[in-house]
Amino acid sequence: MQITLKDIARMADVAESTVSRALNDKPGVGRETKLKILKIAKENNYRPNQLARGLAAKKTNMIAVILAEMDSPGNIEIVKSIEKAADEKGYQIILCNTNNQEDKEESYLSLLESNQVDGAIFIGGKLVGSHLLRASFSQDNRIVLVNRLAEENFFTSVLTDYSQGIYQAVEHLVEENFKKIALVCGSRDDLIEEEKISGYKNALRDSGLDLNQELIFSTANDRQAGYNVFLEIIEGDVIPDAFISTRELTTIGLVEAIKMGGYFIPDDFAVVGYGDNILTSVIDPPLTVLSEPVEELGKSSLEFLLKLINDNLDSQQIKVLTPELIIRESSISKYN
Amino acid sequence: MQITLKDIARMADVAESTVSRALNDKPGVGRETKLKILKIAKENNYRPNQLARGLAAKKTNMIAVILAEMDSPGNIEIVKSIEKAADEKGYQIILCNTNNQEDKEESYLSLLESNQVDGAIFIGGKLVGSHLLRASFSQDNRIVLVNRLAEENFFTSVLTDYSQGIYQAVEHLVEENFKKIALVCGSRDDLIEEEKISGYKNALRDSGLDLNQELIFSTANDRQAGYNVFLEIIEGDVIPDAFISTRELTTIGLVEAIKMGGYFIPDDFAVVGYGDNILTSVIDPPLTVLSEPVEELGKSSLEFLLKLINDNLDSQQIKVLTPELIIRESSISKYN
DNA sequence: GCAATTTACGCAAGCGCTTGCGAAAACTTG
DNA sequence: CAAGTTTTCGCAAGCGCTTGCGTAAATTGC
Repeated sequence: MQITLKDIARMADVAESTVSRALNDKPGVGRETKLKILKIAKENNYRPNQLARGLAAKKTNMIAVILAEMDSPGNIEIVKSIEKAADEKGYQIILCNTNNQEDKEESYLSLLESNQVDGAIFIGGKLVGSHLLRASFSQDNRIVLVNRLAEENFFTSVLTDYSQGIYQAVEHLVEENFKKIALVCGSRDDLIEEEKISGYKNALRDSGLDLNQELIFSTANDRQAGYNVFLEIIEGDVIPDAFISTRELTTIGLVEAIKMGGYFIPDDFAVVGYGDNILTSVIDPPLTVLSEPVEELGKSSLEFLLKLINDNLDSQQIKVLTPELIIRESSISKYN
Repeated sequence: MQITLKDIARMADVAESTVSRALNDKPGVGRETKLKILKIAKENNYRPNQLARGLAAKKTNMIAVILAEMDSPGNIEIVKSIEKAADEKGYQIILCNTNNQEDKEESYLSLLESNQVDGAIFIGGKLVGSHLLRASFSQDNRIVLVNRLAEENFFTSVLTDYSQGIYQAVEHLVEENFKKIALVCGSRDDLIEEEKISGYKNALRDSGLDLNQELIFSTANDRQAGYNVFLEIIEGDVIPDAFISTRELTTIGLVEAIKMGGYFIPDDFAVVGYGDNILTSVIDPPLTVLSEPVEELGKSSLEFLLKLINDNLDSQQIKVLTPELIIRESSISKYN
């Protein structure tokens, strides 16, 4: 049997309440007694039952990080950053992977609703809406969204400015003399994808290039999808000379397909990928990428969340971070 | 305020105990009443407080998965497999990343000790021993180790047979006519690394090759370490013609260093890497790898754990799985 | 050295749930 | 239809902790 508060109290010959206060560093317990209690607790390797503690105090010091996809190196970096920040503040994170399944998202949300965690951070994923919304008003929305646009400005969010990022990418490609720039993004019912498209359109306009709807593609974020989209593209009516591929895994597949087709990067097709990670840097040729401020995304999201939790803020806040364009071989025109 | 069991009981005009039994599908509640209770609970979107439930029932249906490194794609795959299996059994996992820090490992162990989780699976990482051991006898060791060798056969474990894997790799390289095969592994105070070395030695012996201690290298598992080890190697006395690199990230760095040095794979150096994942397949040239049975590792570890938890088994079990050699360009001799 | 403060501690209720046990109600059976 | 059996349900204790409140002890001030 586990050793409990009561046991410690008996050993120290004080009341349970005193032990509790001593252990939690709360006022109202004398220096002597406190030391004695701490000593006994340590000697007996006492571990408070966090369930009981959470139940009584209505606070668990755990937060849920709900991840749409674990395969994405960028997301993993965000998680690591959150974890680091949480650790410093005395919070533990519990990581939940939804694999882009909406029902799992809902089921993980019940961690919040059933008080197992003090708050939740959602990383990526589509906005499904209904259940999130519901949760948000049933609870006092201790929820932060990372890289996910909500329909209403309902949730505190930390966002990467994809629009701005894509804009930069187009600009860069135009400077390198590419003229037919294709955009490969995710599902169009995802608001964040519309953001990308809007940046793309703006940049084309400002560069005096024509917009061709046929050069905008939507795919899933996996390797095969990236591969397939290229096959589709080269059989299409209008062949691009450059790609902006905005999702990590898709980009990998796309590059493979290009090479497999006997084409060269950047000679035949320039490529701008997404995410400054080991994948995009290892692939041949090294990819020019839009680099997400992963560290900052994680840190800020945690800070926001703690503010929501502790200060009981109910006003929502939004922070927008700009990605950085990291230029490598894959987008440098040979004929420049 | 959250709606509670008591509320439901009042609304249904029955006792709390009846509601509890109805909700948990336990016998002793009439069909009529049960239906009524379920209906009311659903209508009110009732969510049991899992803390209270865990406290009372001494069971949380959550298990901790404690991960030594999140950067490793292989580990991520194992986690996903565990998660899938857990989901089917009605368990939720909470993922804890230690970043190879022993103290974090200990702190996460307290999730177990403080009853927040019903069991824990450790993936990878060194055996530190002391605290794990301590935990194991304080609790009735509801712990499963994946790819981690314990000093005593104390814990239920699921292991990849590295020795056997490396043996295969050497054999393959020998067939391809490589004669000076270097082994790049992790820290030698890790028992599992000794396993690798033992497989390496056996294979050399059986192939009639001389063992040269200078061809065994230990490094951290990151890209830079892999890079550095190659620099070190080519300045050494004895230059290998092939590498078996047993850790994912190290392998990437090693390959980069080889290419950066102006050498060719496999012409100048053959490479056998570790882990059949996107990284090793995307790199140029595609790497021959030892492929871990990630799916199976995850699945079995969960099964073992549930057996420990539910059947209260105290006997430890060990399952050993053999990695598969996937042959790609990086180890095919041109002169064969 | 005695009243007024302050500090240290214990009491007990309560967090939301589970579960053993006993009583009432609903069924059997001959 | 009475006695026995089974089913349905409520009572109450308890899981291990926190916390408001009240009182006793220690401290201060003059």
